Amino acid sequence: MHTTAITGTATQPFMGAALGDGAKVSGFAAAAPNGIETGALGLAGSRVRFERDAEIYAEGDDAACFYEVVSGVVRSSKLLADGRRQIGAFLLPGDIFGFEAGAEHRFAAEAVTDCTVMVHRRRGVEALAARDAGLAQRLFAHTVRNLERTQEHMLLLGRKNAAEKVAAFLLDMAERAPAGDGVDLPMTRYDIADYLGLTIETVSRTLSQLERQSAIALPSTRHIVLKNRAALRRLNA
Amino acid sequence: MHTTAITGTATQPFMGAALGDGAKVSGFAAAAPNGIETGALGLAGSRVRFERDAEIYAEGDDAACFYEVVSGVVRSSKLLADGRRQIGAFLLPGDIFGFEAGAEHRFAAEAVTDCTVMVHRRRGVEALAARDAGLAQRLFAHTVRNLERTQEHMLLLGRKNAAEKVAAFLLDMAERAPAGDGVDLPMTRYDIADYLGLTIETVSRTLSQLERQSAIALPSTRHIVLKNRAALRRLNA
DNA sequence: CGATAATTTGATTTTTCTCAAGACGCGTGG
DNA sequence: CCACGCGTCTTGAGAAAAATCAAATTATCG
Repeated sequence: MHTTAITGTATQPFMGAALGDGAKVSGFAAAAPNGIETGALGLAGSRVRFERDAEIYAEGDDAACFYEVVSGVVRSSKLLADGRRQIGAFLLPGDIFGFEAGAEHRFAAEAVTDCTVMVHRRRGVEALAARDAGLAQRLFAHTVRNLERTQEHMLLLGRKNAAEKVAAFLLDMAERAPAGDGVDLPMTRYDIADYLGLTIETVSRTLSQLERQSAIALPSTRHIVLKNRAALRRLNA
Repeated sequence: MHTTAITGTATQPFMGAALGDGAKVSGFAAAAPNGIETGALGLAGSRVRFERDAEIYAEGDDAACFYEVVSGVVRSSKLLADGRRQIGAFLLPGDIFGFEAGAEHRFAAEAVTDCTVMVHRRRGVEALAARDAGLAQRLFAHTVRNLERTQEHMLLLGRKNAAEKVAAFLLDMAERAPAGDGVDLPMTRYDIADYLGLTIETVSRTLSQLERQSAIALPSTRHIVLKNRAALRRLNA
């Protein structure tokens, strides 16, 4: 990447308190004074904050923990030797990330915006899942959802042109973070380009072209209005 | 696709006998007279044969069964509305495919070569996995391996050029179906192109170019000799 | 307000695709 | 055994898409 301003506290993957009292709560994090609370998995964990561009973990880091986005946006990415980067996913509140089969994180994870994540210790959860079939099922379901998203992303990367990629991206963001017809993009053009397998210039040109075609409006660089979803969906091949 | 010569018996996803006596056997299929036997998952299933290019299941088919390759090669693919195709994976003996979270198969599966697959009924296995933690674990592990492969594939599709894609493909095939330095490709250039997100012409040109650089030899179209793996790995970025 | 980073736009080059033709390989039937 | 036909593969030429290089513009933050 470019900037990687490491934030004060939460630089390391956080080895603090693990599973506390497992008060089951479905839905999102409920605040608790001591930093131990439960999230979307109905699983106790510790809340940690990361500043924009902070590394949550690096590729190859020990995968002792996995995470859940509470607020903000996280990107999961992988680098080639010469610095080319592929962003595998943008993670939004409720998304689980960093749960690995092996001992290491195979992607890096960084904060796209200032964000809060819930940290879960893998060992404890694995033991718990062995007894709690429901938890095991939810973990499995999350992994499968991940797989399905990745497969969809693969189709986009392999077989779509620039306009189709950008349209698919906008529709996906609009669906996942609903706010009427407006989409707030928390990430830079660099991030979008590395997510779509394009350059920033091509992303920018494609957005301008969609604007000229009145499919979208660009009131500001990070805020996009979907003026004609049908047109975008037609591009969505 | 183009040709889809449907074979005599095994055209439909096969609704026959499900789980029989679950004699645990690790390793590959052991022959049994009645067609019920156990495979890599240590799971009973029925052996079914498919001819080259036969459809094992279509995108959107009911996902009542999942499969394991016993012999031959299978491709898993997805189509865009206008016929563009992305091959998500080539499945080799021992690979599990078609295990879905939802009710439907999200990809199609077809036989690349004549092949034998083991069919497992999902319902039965889910019930079994609820009691057999080891089985649940193996299924989970397979899903995760799938995810990891898909993520690797994503990197290739998004950020690699034609030479890098072809080199990565050859090295992967050589590793998964080891036969010294020779690689037998069971699939057409069309299949390779749709796997790598290229056209057949670009695949062909790239192979010729690698041959001119003495990285490989092409004694016949479907047989490739890796003459210089280091060179290929250098391309593997 | 000024500095720096992010974004857009333009000109040009590179890569890959498309269209077209020819070569090869393989199975069938004479 | 050989010729024919058909699908597959290779190669070439030109077109299109996207990347690269470069500059101008806009946003952001102290």
